[in-house]
Amino acid sequence: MDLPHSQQLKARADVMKALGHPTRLFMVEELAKRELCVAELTELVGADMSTVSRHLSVLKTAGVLEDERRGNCIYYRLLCPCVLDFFSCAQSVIDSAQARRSA
Amino acid sequence: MDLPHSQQLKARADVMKALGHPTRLFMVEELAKRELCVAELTELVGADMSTVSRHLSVLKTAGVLEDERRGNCIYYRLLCPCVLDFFSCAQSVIDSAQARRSA
DNA sequence: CCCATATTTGGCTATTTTGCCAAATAGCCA
DNA sequence: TGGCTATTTGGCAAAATAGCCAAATATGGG
Repeated sequence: MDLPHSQQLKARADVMKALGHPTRLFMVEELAKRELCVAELTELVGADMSTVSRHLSVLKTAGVLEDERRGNCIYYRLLCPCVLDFFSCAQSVIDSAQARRSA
Repeated sequence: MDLPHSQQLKARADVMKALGHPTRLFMVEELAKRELCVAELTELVGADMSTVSRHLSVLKTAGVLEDERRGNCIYYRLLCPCVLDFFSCAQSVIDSAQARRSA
């Protein structure tokens, strides 16, 4: 299975995959409003801090977030706000599937 | 870990997740150009037909594709062209990550 | 330098995903 | 009906993912 442009396809798929988890989606939504440190995100998400840290790492590796240490904390920031457009599109996919099911 | 709006978050994450695989991304790109049947996609992808069929099922369940039987074949079609916007955004995520790494 | 705080990483288990083969299914046509 | 073609599904093994705890790391302040 050697797809054409497989390098680029994989990189793009990794971005999508990084967003393909409820917790990570939630974190991105929150980070779209304002930057947050790991402790703040942990509080919002309600999971173990190590789990949150790993999710952040996935998003950062995919290129969606960047981090910056300030004082004792590490703040995460959304890099490409265009990912927010994913949300409305994903919602329209869901809505039209719903409509089709009821039809 | 009981996220706010978790129902909706999960549905959206499932759409992203469906796109979060190189083969599925490739199939969606091809289906954006024209509808294709399973055999044609299998030829393009170069994997087992059963594998392609399962990928198609993931995309259909997520609401990204719909299928229609015509004659002996089943044709798949892209439902929400807005998912194509994902690609350019994902690419810009990759590009800016690349730029940052070189900086 | 030592301590406290914030974050990441190692290690583990449970769950999910992937991909193939083989078998089952579905619709078409003689 | 019976066979043919296209597609899906069952079943399995390998790989990837998720989440927790505990331990390691890093930084800032006394």
